Amino acid sequence: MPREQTVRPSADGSPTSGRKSARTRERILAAAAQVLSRKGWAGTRLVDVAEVAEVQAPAVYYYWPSREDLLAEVVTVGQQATLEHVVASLAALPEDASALDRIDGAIAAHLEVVLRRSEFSLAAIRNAAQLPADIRERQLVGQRAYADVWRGLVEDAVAAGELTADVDARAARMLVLGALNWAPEWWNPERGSLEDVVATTQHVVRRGLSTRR
Amino acid sequence: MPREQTVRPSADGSPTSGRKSARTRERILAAAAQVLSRKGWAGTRLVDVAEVAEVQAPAVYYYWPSREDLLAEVVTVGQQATLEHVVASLAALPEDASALDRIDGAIAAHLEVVLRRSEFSLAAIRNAAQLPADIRERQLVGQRAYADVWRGLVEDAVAAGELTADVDARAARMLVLGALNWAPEWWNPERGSLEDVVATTQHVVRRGLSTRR
DNA sequence: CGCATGTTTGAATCCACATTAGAAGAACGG
DNA sequence: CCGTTCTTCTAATGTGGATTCAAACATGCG
Repeated sequence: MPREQTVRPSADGSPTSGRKSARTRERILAAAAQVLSRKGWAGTRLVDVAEVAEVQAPAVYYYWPSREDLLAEVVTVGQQATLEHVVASLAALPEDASALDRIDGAIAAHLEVVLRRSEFSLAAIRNAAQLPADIRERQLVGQRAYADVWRGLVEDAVAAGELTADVDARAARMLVLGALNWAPEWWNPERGSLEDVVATTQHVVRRGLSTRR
Repeated sequence: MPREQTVRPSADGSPTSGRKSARTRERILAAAAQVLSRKGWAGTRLVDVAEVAEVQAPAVYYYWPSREDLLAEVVTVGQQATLEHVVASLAALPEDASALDRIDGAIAAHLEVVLRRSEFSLAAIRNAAQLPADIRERQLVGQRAYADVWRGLVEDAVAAGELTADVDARAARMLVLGALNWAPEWWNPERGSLEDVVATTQHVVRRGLSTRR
């Protein structure tokens, strides 16, 4: 078993920091995220993960007790990555940002994480519906936490009168999140810059939800 | 092997029409759609499908040469169901419907098919990214055909000046489709009527894309 | 009724994985 | 350098699940 040791959370998360063992672990985890996001929960074979991680399949068991634990961690990390990046981005906004500006910020952050930063997040999103019951339950907790962030954003905007109150807030929120979560299915870095997608999305959402033109 | 016979396409698709053998086939196919939409491509076991269809697993092989063929058919049917329902709904609109009205119609039709009418369509949507390469290729053809319908809708609306030309049409289109395709992940008949979701979606999209208020 | 063809099944086969076990390789402190 | 501990591998093991097969069951037609 890997020695329990305080691994400095390596701000960049790059697989070149920390001791070798920790790096292998990261490599496997990242490989699992990649495969999971493409092949789905049941379709993710340890052999494939291992191949991507440049390791033999049994190496996985040095770090995780089972395949399921590995995949579950991918999902957890994916959820946290999204939540944390969005929250951090919001925190970085100027104090006087309007409620709509904050929504713009959240849109940008969500798209960044899902499209560029993290296959983990993509793996978590795409597989939510396919998780085994017990894992799904834990997943729902994280999902609710994230939903709360957005609920707050929307409520604030409504309260500030910046956002139309004449549509069901939950539905509107989910429509937006749907548009965001679906982006990985069609966006391709070759066809257009991430910045453009972000701008378009902000534009459309703003018009779709805001009170003024 | 099942006798090749002209099966009247049973307008309603209910499993109570046609000869018994054909009904069994339908039952298995529908069961496969249900399981596929929940468990993903690799997670769909014939035993589960068979159980839902109230049949033993080997019965599948009387109708399809392999599990893969069965699942592939589910995807094809799902795509066609969506395309056909949307096209039919558009055709049913009054001649003088505006371009934006037609988009409203397409939104309603797409949501209906995905949320109520067909687990097939849901199975096709959720698994697109997980299909084995060869099947995925065929799938892309159908997907393109459907995308063309929407491209047409959007182009018409832009041409008619009813839709803002200041955003990337492709991105806008995909954002909308994303919002629609994501609906099954959160919509629950208990929490609100389908009609409400449709109305909200139409409202938000209209505002998000149209030129006038 | 009774055969012929269509349909479904239970039991057997077979293979692709996850997982285990034990040995071989690194790294590292003395 | 040398032993000890950490890390990874190769070679089994075991199981789940797709597929095959031949027998049982239905159905319809003479």
